[in-house]
Amino acid sequence: MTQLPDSIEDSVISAILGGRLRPGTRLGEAKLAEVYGVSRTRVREAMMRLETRGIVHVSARRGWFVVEPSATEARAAFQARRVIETGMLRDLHTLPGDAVAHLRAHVEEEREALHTGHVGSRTCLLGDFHIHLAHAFGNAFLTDILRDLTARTTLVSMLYQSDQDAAASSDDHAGIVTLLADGDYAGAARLMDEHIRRVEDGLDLAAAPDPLAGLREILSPGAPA
Amino acid sequence: MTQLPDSIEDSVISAILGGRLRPGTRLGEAKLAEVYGVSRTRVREAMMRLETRGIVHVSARRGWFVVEPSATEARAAFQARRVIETGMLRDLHTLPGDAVAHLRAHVEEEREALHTGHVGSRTCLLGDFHIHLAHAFGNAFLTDILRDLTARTTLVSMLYQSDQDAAASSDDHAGIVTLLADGDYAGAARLMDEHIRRVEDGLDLAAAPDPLAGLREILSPGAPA
DNA sequence: CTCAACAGTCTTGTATACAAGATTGGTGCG
DNA sequence: CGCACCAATCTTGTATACAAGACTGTTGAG
Repeated sequence: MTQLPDSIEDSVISAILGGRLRPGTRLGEAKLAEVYGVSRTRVREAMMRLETRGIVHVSARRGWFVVEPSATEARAAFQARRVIETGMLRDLHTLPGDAVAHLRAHVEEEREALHTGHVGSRTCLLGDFHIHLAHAFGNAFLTDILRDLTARTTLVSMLYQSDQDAAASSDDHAGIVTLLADGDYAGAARLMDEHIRRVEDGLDLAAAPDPLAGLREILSPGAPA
Repeated sequence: MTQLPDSIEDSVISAILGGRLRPGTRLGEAKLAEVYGVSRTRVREAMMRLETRGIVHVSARRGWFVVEPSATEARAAFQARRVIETGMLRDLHTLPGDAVAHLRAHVEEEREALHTGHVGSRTCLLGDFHIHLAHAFGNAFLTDILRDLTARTTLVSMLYQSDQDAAASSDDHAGIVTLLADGDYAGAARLMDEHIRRVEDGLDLAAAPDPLAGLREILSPGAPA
């Protein structure tokens, strides 16, 4: 496999997970090519791959944009995650020996990020928990699928979630890990279902995506004239 | 969205679902470009999209090949389908009014294909059932995911399934539709679990992918010298 | 006869050139 | 003053050219 296009993809995705790239942001081929020091060809490859994964989309002869999930898509993305993650836990019968320890350590990281308050790494870690869980389950396909779905739900949260209750999410994660440690996989599945539903219900899907987000930032008080 | 690359993608996928394209088949860019009457650029786009969907892979400077799932990947692909499809049915509480009728009609088509005996359309229809079911569930993301996973499991079957018991599969499908009609979604989920497990267990994962499949055909008795 | 080295051919990898459409800013008419 | 029209600019869409590596078949030595 080529090396650099993958790196562009990962770079974009981690920027989304970290909240540095918002829905609707334009990704110009020329600009990206300069940033990564490659030609447009490679950038286009990466963009088309990301498009297939549902992370960006192209508007003909206008450019590439980070997707802005509609209310319908937002619901569907969370539902998909719920179906897959609970299905995974329900199918679970054994877990690798070190999995619980890893997950516990991860939750501990979340806790720290909550206190230090860095919103980017916090969001990123909260999403990563689910990916790590999928990894522990041991199915590479499901892990990849959930990675992309998590990126999507992160974008959804940026659009529709006014105040992300990160502490509650982290508590849910901790509870899930505890149940897993006890071998209560059905219980973990139930809690996961509640957990994702809770996040989903916290969304304000009536809030239309704000096409002026970029402008607003620039015009906010304190910005240079 | 562009029009032709999608058509190349769909064309390749439907060829796989119909058994006309076997695992390991080489897809040369120049040849495909000629077939579709476009330049290599468009072909490469389509191939890269299919690669991110896990349908083909590229071997550096040798060409594009239809993926040949390993035994591990074969198991994982079926497990992923099982997790998602049972998760979907368990999450189900209502179904669109015409869904059951559509599914029933589809199963009827399967039956007919079983009798006429055209192996290509039969395989295609058996896979399509699951995609139609996902469509009835109404989640576009899950539908797309299952479409790709079904393509993968079709490839798995070509590699590891000596004799596909199509009749039994179709009976399972009919049973699932009956349970859905009764509103017994939990029962449908259980039967789906058994169904996919049955197909999975029917695989001979010890049978290593045969790199000589193409040769063998040519050298089989009766072939011209 | 066997095997290693090599030249030729073929295929993908990457960049670049040019075409086509979209957007923007300006200009002139009503 | 407002609005429609138009030219200039910018961005992606597509094709093509060339570079780099892999494979094949041949040739020659041992």
